[in-house]
Amino acid sequence: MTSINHSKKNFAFIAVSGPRQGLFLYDIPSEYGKLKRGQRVLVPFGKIKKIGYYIGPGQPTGSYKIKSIIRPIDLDSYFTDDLFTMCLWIAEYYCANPADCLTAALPPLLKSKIKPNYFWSGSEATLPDNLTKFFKNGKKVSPAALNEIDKHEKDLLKNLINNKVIIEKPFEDNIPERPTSKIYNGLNPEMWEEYFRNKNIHPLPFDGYLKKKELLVRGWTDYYIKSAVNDKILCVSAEIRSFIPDDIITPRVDLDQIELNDEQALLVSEIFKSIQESGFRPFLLHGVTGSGKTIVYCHLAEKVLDQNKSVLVLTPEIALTGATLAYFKGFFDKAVTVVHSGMSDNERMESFNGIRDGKYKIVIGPRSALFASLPNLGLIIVDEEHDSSYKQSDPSPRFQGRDCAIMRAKINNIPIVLGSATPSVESYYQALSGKYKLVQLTKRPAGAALPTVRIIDMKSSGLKGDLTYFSYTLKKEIEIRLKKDEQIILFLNRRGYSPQLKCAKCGDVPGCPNCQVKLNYHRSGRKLTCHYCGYTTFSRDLCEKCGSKDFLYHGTGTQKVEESIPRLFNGTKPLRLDSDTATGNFRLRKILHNFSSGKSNILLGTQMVTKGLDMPGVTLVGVLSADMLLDMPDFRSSERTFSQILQVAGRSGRAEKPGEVLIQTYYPENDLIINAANQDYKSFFDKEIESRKALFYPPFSRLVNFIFSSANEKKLESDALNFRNQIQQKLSETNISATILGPAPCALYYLRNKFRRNLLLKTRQVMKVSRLIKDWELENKNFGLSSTIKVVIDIDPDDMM
DNA sequence: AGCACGCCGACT
DNA sequence: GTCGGCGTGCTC
Repeated sequence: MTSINHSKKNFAFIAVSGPRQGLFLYDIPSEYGKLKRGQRVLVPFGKIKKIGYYIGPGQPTGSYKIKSIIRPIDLDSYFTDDLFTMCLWIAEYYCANPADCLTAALPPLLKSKIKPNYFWSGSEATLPDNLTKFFKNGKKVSPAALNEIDKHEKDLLKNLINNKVIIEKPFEDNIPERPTSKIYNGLNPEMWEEYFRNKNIHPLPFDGYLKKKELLVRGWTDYYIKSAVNDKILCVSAEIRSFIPDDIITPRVDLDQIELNDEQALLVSEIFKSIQESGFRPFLLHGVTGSGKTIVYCHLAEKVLDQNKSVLVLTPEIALTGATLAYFKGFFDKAVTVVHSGMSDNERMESFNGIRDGKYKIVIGPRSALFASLPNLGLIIVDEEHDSSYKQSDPSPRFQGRDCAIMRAKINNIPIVLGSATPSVESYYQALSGKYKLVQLTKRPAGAALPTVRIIDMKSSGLKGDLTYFSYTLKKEIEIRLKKDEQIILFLNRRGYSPQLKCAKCGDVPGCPNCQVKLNYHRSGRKLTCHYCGYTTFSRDLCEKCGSKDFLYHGTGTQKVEESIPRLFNGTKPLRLDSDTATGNFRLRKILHNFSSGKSNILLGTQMVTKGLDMPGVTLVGVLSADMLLDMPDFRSSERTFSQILQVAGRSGRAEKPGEVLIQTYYPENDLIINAANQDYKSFFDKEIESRKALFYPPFSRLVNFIFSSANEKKLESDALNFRNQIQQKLSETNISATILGPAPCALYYLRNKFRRNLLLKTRQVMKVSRLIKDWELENKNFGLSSTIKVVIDIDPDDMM
């Protein structure tokens, strides 16, 4: 080893997915020239090949052998400088693998492990003799031919591509078909009775489009579908999965008629001034629900586009932010693209290329859109900045999208607007301390007033029996709205039907054999399911412990309330919106569509109904129980409860008709509930910030959570303790001040057949801690712990389950 | 993290 | 006898 002369070699760090410390030193043969930052290369890694990212030049430090890269994959880098810098910052700050952070910026088709494909094009005239036999115009270059090219000379492939003899199509043959399905709509409904008179099926005409499956449910058969299509009773069309959910977003066409009010106009000009000065500046836009934040965003974006710059808009889950999309589409039409999980790989690729080419000037999407490779970024907007979906907790990188957006704005030296009706305690604190500029929208435009809120004490006014979730007052108010054909949203913070199955005799509740949590009972299918690992079993007729056949169905979920509503309200069937009914974009959109088109006047749901819905027909919001989140062992539970109540209350009275909100609670005297009812953010904040300060929680500190897991509990316990002692010493040696809590069993202390402990650090110097962790792990594999112990590091965790 | 290799238990 | 399940170790 020592005899090798390294001086003429061109060493470079390549990021490879895998271990947390994912930079490896490779030799870049000189024939590949100078690689660009973020350019992908194929490298030998152990006994396999992997895709790596060129990071920059480096020198060997240890005595390991250094391999050469096999070849570059891309001819250029997909990463703009600012994006590359942000990805590496994320890797460092969140203790994540750099390759994983870079991969987050690529569309699925480029994440593939498969090599790019090459196609013959043009003429074979310039090919070396031994390769001419492989030439087939328009056809894929065979692996054998590639092998031959590789052997022939190192940069032959590159030359052939440059000379357009070969075209590189990265991963093209891996692109799946566009997902389409046949859908049917009914024609000539007036003829149906006659048409089906002498036939074996007698379906009713229907509105809109149904899939074949849905027709079969309605009594159709394959045969009759086919003949009805022939007889022009049904019409078939193919549905391509929608790029943007058109059915809930009709682009606003009335936008030029909407005038900004004084507040809004002032705000636009103030932020725009900062844009013109072109400097990093975070704004916190605190605007009451329905105050027209979106229209302010649009006017800002318009001014940024006028300067030939682009805009990045982050939102919580995209399907629930139809209103935001509708505004942007109305304003900017084809300059807007959306990035979301419902898109096919093809659509994502199109969007990715369009963004890079400058075809799209505005990108809207959830936290993954943070990585959009927009050139010439002029403004970032983070809507509903308090939303917990901005934090990715699994898999790594475990980043906070809002915080990273601030970093991206800083890197680009541009302003960023964080908007919310209930700002996170962290952001509001920064605004009060002057680090962010606080701007406010205090009124709803066009006469719409804030809803009136009443607190209802459930201790004295609950209905008897199993319907403990409706007070007489709420019941009466719902009846009044139903009579007037107005709409109602009911919010319940729990899902499922009677989540637990409890034996009436011995009180046993069946638990999950893997996770030591109680199983949830789902009446549809009489199944018991573990919500953490997915373990499912059928419920027994007899109690496993004592053999009794009587069970109590414990607790109340949306499904149980759903069933009780027709009984309470003259057969009115509610629409239910929770993660059971709204799996997949399509079903979710359908539920929202059904509600906005008045198929039902009651929408019942969990957290999902609290997010940015803009339903003008809603005049009453009922919070069935405000209490459930308050008992969670989490320092953010007050903040979450407050924000959920305020947000759901904000769904009421968004148009001309006044809105009302009823909050049912067993703690009517609780400050948090009172502040939420008064929609008094400032009082909530003042109280909350005191307790954060007293307990040294964010924003006064930042948290670093270490989660250890292992099948061996003894070893886990001793190794976690060992880790604590070591990090304590390292922290004091490096003069980093931090408070250490634990190790303690996690809230879910047994999950997926592993025991779990966590160790919590509170510190003001997270970056220093991250570097300490990195150095420690580089010199000591797995921090010197047994290799059976898995260590997960979560910086700025959102919850500590 | 993800893969390969190796050790052991079940089954043809 | 061999197939494949999971536990362990390593990657420039």
